[in-house]
Parts: sequence; structure tokens; C-alpha cells
Amino acid sequence: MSERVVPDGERRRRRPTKRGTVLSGELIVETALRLIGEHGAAALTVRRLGTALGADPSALYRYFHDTDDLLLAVADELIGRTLKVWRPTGEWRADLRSLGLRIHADYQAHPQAALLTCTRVTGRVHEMRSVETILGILREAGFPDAEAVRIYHVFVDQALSFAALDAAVLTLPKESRNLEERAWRERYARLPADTHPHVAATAPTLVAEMGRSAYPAALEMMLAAAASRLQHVRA
Amino acid sequence: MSERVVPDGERRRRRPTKRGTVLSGELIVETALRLIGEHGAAALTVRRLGTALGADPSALYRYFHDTDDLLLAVADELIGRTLKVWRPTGEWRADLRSLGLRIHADYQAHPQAALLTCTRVTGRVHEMRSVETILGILREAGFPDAEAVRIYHVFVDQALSFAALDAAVLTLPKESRNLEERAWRERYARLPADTHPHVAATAPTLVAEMGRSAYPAALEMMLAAAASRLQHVRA
DNA sequence: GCTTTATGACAACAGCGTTGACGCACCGGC
DNA sequence: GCCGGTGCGTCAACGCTGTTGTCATAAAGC
Repeated sequence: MSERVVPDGERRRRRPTKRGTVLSGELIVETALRLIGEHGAAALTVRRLGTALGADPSALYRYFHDTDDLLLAVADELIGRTLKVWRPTGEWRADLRSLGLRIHADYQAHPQAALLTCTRVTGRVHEMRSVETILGILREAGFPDAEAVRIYHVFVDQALSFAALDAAVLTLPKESRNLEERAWRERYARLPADTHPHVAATAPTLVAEMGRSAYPAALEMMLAAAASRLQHVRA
Repeated sequence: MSERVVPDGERRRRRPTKRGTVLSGELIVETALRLIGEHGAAALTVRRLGTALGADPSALYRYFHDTDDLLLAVADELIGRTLKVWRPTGEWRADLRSLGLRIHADYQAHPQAALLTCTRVTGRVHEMRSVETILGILREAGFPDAEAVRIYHVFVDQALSFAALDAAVLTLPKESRNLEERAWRERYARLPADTHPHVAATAPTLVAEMGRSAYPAALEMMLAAAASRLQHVRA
């Protein structure tokens, strides 16, 4: 087998499927995103994607080397959409906050793709533009280069890794997610005070807190630390 | 089917396998961890685990309801091993720092397992002890309950998510890791200053920074923010 | 030593990603 | 407007996965 996948630009014949649809990389990625959004992350399998497209599953392999390749394309589409919507205000702290929250939110809407993006460093156009953007925010805010670079690194990895963590929870089947919630509610809330005094003392707060993402709080702490560093630099 | 799994304590008959091994939940978890460490996370399947144990794969279902249940047990074992080594000093900031770095390091020593398990709430003994420990550090440091709980959440999720992120890089095949890193360096180093001025201005620093984990810096910023909150509370 | 029953073994099922072979129908050239 | 080469959709199959119903057997308790 020489090479099954034909690069997107060099495609010549557009042969319609038995059920009439005309395939394309774009259409496949869109359909994949739709499938994830409608029926959950677990619904994205090659076979189901094939039938959703009205094509034989194996036809997808004319467009992507394997599932991994396909999911990377989906992830890239996600990055593009995220950056497209975001608008800077000029105030560094507000901008980083809104960008971080937007990345986190967009990725959680498509958990499966989020998991892959964090694993792979793609180095595509959108990614490089985001690096430039974030670095620009920090340097123009007055951070020295070394500091700006370090804060950029923390910001990006924090956003991505939390997105992946929270997305991973969403990719779990419903049953185990329910199990987790119940684990917190029943197990932790009922720990005896003599063996686990701190858990017992804070149980209600703890259960409520663990039910949501820690990212907003983590982002806020990180921004606060950065602001404090900036004051230090300016003084 | 009433209930296939017998709780660990109530097990009475220890019938050896056809190939002579005597099964137990403990042995299964240990073997799972060994498998993951030796052959990667993808190598952990029920069937392979069965043959590694010298037993029929279906025998595992006498000990765990399903793969998910097994994975939770593996996760808890990892937490336990980490906590076993760590020693507190009594100074909250130093303790959280050392514990965070240790979690991060331990999980990176088992990258495959970290990826599989860092997102799960196990509700098992080791995990509950770790919650108690960290909450104790914060509350005894003087954080109010609500604050302690929130900081605990940020601390734990940040340690785990960064560990997973950094572990993911380690699990990539060597070839693609090298190729991607080099391509990445060359791309960023050669970005023209007119389109990407900020990247161009910081290129060397940027490349150096991106080569290592952002977790230590992230942890330090988080601790600084927490310390600042504590001062605020005490005043 | 007999009965009970826990538990390991076996076989089967549905679903998965992936690929080699095949042939239809589209395109460029005439 | 037809013809040939081939791009690409289809089919069938492979080997893998998790899981479960059924059965047999060895260990435990008497």
C-alpha cells in the first residue's frame, strides 16, 4: 500500500457516496464535531461517523491516516474557532482572564478533542498566533521578557491541562460520573470526625466545591500572583 | 446475575488458577501497574492482564465490576505510594510545595498510569487520607474553611493536571517527540519580527522555557497567591 | 468423606479500528 | 461524445476489545 490519504489540495475526483453525500475533510471534521456535541464524546467512533456521513466507515481513511489524525484535525478546528471569537480589551489581566476561560469552556464543549490537543504539540498557524497574542499582552503590560515568557508558559499549560482534566471527566460514561459524585457525597460526607477531622469539619463545603471545576480559581490565583510580580517590577 | 464481585474481606476460598497463581485484588492491581510501566498504558487490557496473571480474563470480574473499577483501584494504589514517602515539616507553604512536587514527580515516573488515573475520584482509603492531610495543612495554617477547601481543590487539580500534561509528553514515541520539538524550535526561532514581533524578541528565552515543565512555576505562583490571601485574612 | 458453593475456565457476542481487494464512475484527452 | 485510466467509495475480513451466561471443580465446613 503506497499512500491511502490524498492531501486536501490535490483531490481531483469528488465521487458521491452511495447515499448521495459528497465527502471532504472539512465535512468529516464538521460531522465529527456535531456527533460529539449531540451524542456525547463516546459517540465518536469511525463506524458511527461513517454512517452519520452516509458513507462506509473505511472511506474516512482516504482523508485521514487513522482516528488520531482525524481527532487532531478536529482539535485544530476547535483552536481556530476559539481564537476567532475572542476580542481583547487592552487590559492585560482582563484579557488573560477572558481568554483562559474561553479556552477552557470551548474545550469542555468538545472533551474528546481537548484531550488530544494537550497531548500533541501541533505547532500550526493558530497555535503560533496565540503565542504571539499572549506574549504581546504580557510584554505590553510591562513584564520583563523572562517573566513574560514564564508567565506565558504557566498560563497556557494551566489552561490546557485543566481543560483536559475537566474534559476527561466529561468523557466518562454517565454511570461512573454519577459514581464519582456519589462517592464525594456519601463517602466523604460521612467520614468520622475522629479519623478525618478536617474532612468532617468542612464536608458540605467540600462536596459543593468538588462538584465544579477548579480552573477559574486557579486562574485567578495565577493572575493575582502575576499582578503582584508586576507591581514589584514597576516599583 | 446477582453479584459477581465478592468484597475483598469476605473472600473465603482461594482456588488457584490453572497455571498455579492464586488471585487477589492486590495481586491484580500490582500486575496492572507493572504491565502499564513495562509496556505502556495501551498494554493494559483485561485480556492481557489475564494472561499476565496466568488466569482467564473473565476471572478478573470476580474481583472488579469492570475495567473502570479496576482502574480506580490502580489510581488509589498510586496515591498511597506517593503519600507513603512524603514527610511534613509543619510549615504549610513548604509542605504544600514538597507534596506538590512529589506528586508531580511520582506521576511522571509512571506516566502511563498517571494519564489513566489522574482524573478519577476513587473514594478509597488512600485518597481519603490525602484529602485529610492537605486540608489539615491549610486549616492549621489559618485559612478559613471555605478558603481552605478552595485552595485544596486548586492544589490537587493543578498537581494532577500538570502531571498528566507533562506525562503525556513523556509517553509520545521518541521519534515524533524529537521531530516535533525540532520543528517547533525552528519554526519559532525563524518567525519574522514583522508578523510575530513578541515571539521574535523573546525567541531564545521562549525555546528554553518551553523545554521544561511549567509546574514548579505554576505551583510557586499559586502558593504566593495563597500566602497573600492568608495575610489578608490575618490582618 | 460428603455437600455446598465460591471461583476459575470456556465460549460466545457485539462492537471496535483498520486494511486489502475490487470495481464503479468520474475526469481529461481526444 | 466517447474512451481509458484511476480516484475513491464499498465490501469483507482480521484481530482486537470488554463483558457475560454457563459449566465444572476444588476448597471449606461439617
